[in-house]
Amino acid sequence: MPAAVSELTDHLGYWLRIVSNHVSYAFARRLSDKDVTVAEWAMMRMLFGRGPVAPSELAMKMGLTRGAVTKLADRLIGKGLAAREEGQKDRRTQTLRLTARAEALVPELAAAADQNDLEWFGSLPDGERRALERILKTMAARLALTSIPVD
Amino acid sequence: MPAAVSELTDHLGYWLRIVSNHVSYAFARRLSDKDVTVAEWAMMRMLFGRGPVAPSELAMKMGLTRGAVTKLADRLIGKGLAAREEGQKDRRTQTLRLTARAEALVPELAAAADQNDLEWFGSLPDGERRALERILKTMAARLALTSIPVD
DNA sequence: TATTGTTATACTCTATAACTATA
DNA sequence: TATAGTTATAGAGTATAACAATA
Repeated sequence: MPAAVSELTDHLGYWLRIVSNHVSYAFARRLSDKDVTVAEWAMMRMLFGRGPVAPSELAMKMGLTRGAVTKLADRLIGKGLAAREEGQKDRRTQTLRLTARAEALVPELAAAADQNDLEWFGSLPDGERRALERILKTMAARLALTSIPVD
Repeated sequence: MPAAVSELTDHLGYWLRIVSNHVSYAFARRLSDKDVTVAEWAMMRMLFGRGPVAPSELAMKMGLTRGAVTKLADRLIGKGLAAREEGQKDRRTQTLRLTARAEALVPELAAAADQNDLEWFGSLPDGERRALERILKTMAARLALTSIPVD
């Protein structure tokens, strides 16, 4: 007896994607008030409160290729939110840092992220929210091992 | 006393996005063996085992604009996986259907989706998997109401 | 006028690969 | 040769807006 052809909704991956997309989209709309994208926020938060950081470090920590980091950094620089500087010792290296304006903006963006989380997860019963957090973090830990090395 | 600036990892939305992206990416890699993308799979599954379907119906059910449906359909047609036909009564309407090759392919893609789900969620304890499913479906139901109407 | 679908355009996100400068 | 970063190119995914045909 042949198994039935499974439907989209038969997969947890489907529900995960649907919910994640909506939550991220809602967050993107909040950020767009400040003319910042989700990827830009992520990079800005990585740079916040730190000195100059090498693009290669960002690539590693954000799971992006170096090319992607360059492009994202270009956009931040174009918006006056980041600056590029030459490395001192090794002249191949560059560093990225936030501008003063960006340093002032990050707390607002963080507040937007807090609000978004509250909007989407705030009404979950405490037990469920904790369960969700535990499951996601467990899975994230596992996929950090499995993950295909970028670049 | 000012609240600390929250970090990326302080948000459930962050973990949701990380995990969802990895699961979807892994699925995309499976599908790419068959030269199909995740969005194409979703549309194919919507069309599978059905007669001709109007693009507008697909747009509604998939949460896409009509323009996005046209573009996705164009790609399926280009790959020989779907066909476009004129509507009968109302001559403004078009319909989409799968080709025979696509009908034969969908069960393979469904099996790939099953495998992917098994790989990523199969090792969760039963209770956790059920909890995750329940939480995601509850959230999905809620956002179906909240969701910004497309188009 | 309203509706169905397509087309044109644009932008984000991401990758791969070639290239430059330096080590 | 190897490494850090940039540049060039490409493609998925999605949107908005203008348009054509039809109702």
